[in-house]
Amino acid sequence: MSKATAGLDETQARGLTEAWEDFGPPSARRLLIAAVDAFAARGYHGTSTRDIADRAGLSPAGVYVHFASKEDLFYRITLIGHQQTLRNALLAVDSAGPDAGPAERLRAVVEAQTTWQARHHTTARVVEYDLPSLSPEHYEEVGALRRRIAAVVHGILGEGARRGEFDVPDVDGTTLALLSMVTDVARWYPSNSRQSPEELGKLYGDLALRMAAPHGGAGGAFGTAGTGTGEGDDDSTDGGAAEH
Amino acid sequence: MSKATAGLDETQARGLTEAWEDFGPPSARRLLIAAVDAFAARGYHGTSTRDIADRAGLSPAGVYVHFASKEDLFYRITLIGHQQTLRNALLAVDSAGPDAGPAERLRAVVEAQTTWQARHHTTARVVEYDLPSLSPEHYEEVGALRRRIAAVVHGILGEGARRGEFDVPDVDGTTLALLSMVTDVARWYPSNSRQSPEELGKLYGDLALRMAAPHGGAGGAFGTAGTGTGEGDDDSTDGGAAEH
DNA sequence: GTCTATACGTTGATAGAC
DNA sequence: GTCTATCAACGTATAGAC
Repeated sequence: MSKATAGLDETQARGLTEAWEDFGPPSARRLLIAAVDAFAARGYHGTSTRDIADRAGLSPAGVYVHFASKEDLFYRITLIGHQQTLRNALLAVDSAGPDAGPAERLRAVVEAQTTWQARHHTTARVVEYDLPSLSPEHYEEVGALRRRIAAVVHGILGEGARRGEFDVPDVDGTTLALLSMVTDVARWYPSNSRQSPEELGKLYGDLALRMAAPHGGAGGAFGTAGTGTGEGDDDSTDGGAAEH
Repeated sequence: MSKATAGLDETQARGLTEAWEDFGPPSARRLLIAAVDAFAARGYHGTSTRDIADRAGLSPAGVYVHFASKEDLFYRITLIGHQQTLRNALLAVDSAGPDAGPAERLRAVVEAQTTWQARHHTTARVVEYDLPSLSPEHYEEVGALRRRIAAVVHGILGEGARRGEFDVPDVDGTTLALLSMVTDVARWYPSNSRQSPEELGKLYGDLALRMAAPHGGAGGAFGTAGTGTGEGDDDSTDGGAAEH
């Protein structure tokens, strides 16, 4: 067990290392892993470059051999993290097969993204919750990746609605709600759940379909009170996929 | 417009001050509002006591007349914020009436909590996302309030399931998903939505009912398509994960 | 590439005048 | 209750030896 992962149990250490295994020289990689772990625990501003260097087994100055600044280190983490997440989403859609309809594709994406957030919850926490600490330029660059991820879900909901296979009166709003549900896993997992990432993924995939599927509707199964669903208003569907 | 709210547009300033209008002496209240605004923008560790004092129109030392420490200031914000959120949830359940069934109550709570998160998104962001910066004792105290909030939703889902009015195979998991959806509003609102807090609340209340209501079922029109891009590794955790 | 040493601004917090 | 002045610790980052 390296210094960078001291204090973590073996399974955890292996996973964190594997998530970043393609990254550069050993010392740089150790710094990156140490930084992910520290940022996840205390946030960007709550973590000092000394913390990171210590965890990686280097002196404070060692950081600057491999990264131009603390922000640069953070930026690389967020960029790679988002690229991996986007790839995960696109692979999930592909895995549903060329003939898959919106329902299968929605389930596939939500399940895969949820599983990802749970399995890589440490990385995901850094990547999801500290973005305003990036420089404006880097923030915008990462934002573009986030819009592409949102567009995957938005596109599936929109197509399902157009085809009449979904009942989604507000595609923009439902996209946001769905992404929120998935994103937020990184904030709490695994403290409130004993489910595996895969089990959680299945549950969330199921919930996503319920949110999009045709259902009882206004005055349906819940007749006793004003629980109608379609409020009559709605949105124009289109537009850009929401940023998330 | 006071110094504490300078630079905010009117709606934001109103939502921000509304939540804290009952708080003590004017200077203390100005400090609190200034702190909420600063913490929301840059996080607890990213905000200095000088930032806060400046925004409140006081010298750096002025903070310590009213609060024992930076952590104390943050603690009071999170405590009051959580108390208000819990009250909001309980009032929503009451407002559904004594004869309301699980469906009406679920809709009422989710709608009210979503509207609250959107209207008070600045306060909510501080209160939801920086909790690990609290001292262990204060973290536990706030955690107890969070568990009570979660219990409201959990209780409604459980009762609906027992009565057969809901189809919720995993009450714990669905509670988490529902709370995630609502909580996460504070992270992105209003940047990705032009909907009012009330409109967003209606949408989310509707989505919550869809998640809980009886539906086509696993063998129905939307067959299960197991997917996912599981790799098999895990990720570490070391910081205290947020309670939910 | 890594170290030791250090520059030098910022931080949370306190002392004491008014 | 608010200020000015101040402190010791810590922050990011650099210089230069090896």
